Amino acid sequence: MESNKIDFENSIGPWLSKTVKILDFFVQEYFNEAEIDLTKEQMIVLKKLSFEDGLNQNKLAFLTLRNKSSLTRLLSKMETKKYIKREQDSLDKRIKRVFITETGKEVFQKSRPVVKNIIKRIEQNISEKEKQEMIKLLKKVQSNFTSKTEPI
Amino acid sequence: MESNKIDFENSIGPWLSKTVKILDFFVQEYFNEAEIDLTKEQMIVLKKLSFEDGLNQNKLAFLTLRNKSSLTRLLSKMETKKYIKREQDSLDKRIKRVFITETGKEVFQKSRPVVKNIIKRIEQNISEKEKQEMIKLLKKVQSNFTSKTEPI
DNA sequence: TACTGATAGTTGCATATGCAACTATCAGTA
DNA sequence: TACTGATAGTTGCATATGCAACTATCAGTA
Repeated sequence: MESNKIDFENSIGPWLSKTVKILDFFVQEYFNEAEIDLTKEQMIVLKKLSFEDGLNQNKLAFLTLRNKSSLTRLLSKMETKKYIKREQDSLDKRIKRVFITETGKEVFQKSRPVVKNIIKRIEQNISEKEKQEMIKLLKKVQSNFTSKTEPI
Repeated sequence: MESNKIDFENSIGPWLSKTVKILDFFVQEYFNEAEIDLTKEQMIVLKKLSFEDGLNQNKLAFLTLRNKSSLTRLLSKMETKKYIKREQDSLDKRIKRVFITETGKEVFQKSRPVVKNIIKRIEQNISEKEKQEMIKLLKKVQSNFTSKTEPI
């Protein structure tokens, strides 16, 4: 009967993992080809800052689903590359506010069309209806683990 | 008109990324709680070896979607933990065959019910039909990048 | 004002990853 | 047999990640 066996081929988890792994690989490949000196992770940070500049690190870590220690080190590298700068908050000296620099804005803008191409390729043979269905289901999966369901 | 803006909230990519990130987090949490001394990556290696023992590293790297250098180091750690052992092929001395040990089998067996619980939680409020639809769509996404579409 | 618990960010340690350059070995050919 | 290109695995370097322990600061209270 084998009722206790896990049917991996018919479980969503491994399919999701593999799909994202493939996507991650191609994002990096597209960036390298376009000579965009960004990792996917750094791009996401710039994306959040473009949406709302001057976020503190805690908030930024939360928004990008990162441990605050990971974010600290990610930001250090981005600061070295002059993509962001950090400023101590004048009212609460514990807080550091993170700002995107002009250089950061430039590289982010440069990455936009590339990201757009990737998205196009991802959704190449997927209809609008299927896309909405997919997002609906991903939200469902997320809601099984956390109450917050948002894209990254 | 803003026709050049990317509608991230309606793109599959970021939703996929975030979902997998959440899943990865919970897999590790479930493993820790059950005192299973495995990372998700190590578990996947054991899974592949359980299915087919004695694979060479190249093949194993391919199956687990890893660079062969990453696999080398992953295996080194697993060898230290006595989960696997490596043996030089007698015919082709370049090849190392990877075998799961008894300890490896034990920890893998111990992880099965935990993985099963995670899968249950993932698919909690998802119907069989939706599950199949999801997998179908994930295959489509994968096929936009690679001809091989399999779960990991 | 002095203490106490909470909060923001950093650092040490461990794991994981890919690229490029490397070593060892093989397989086919001059 | 000697060379040549291909293949399997390793190592150096760089990036990214989380946990736990840490420092600095804050906010509220005795």
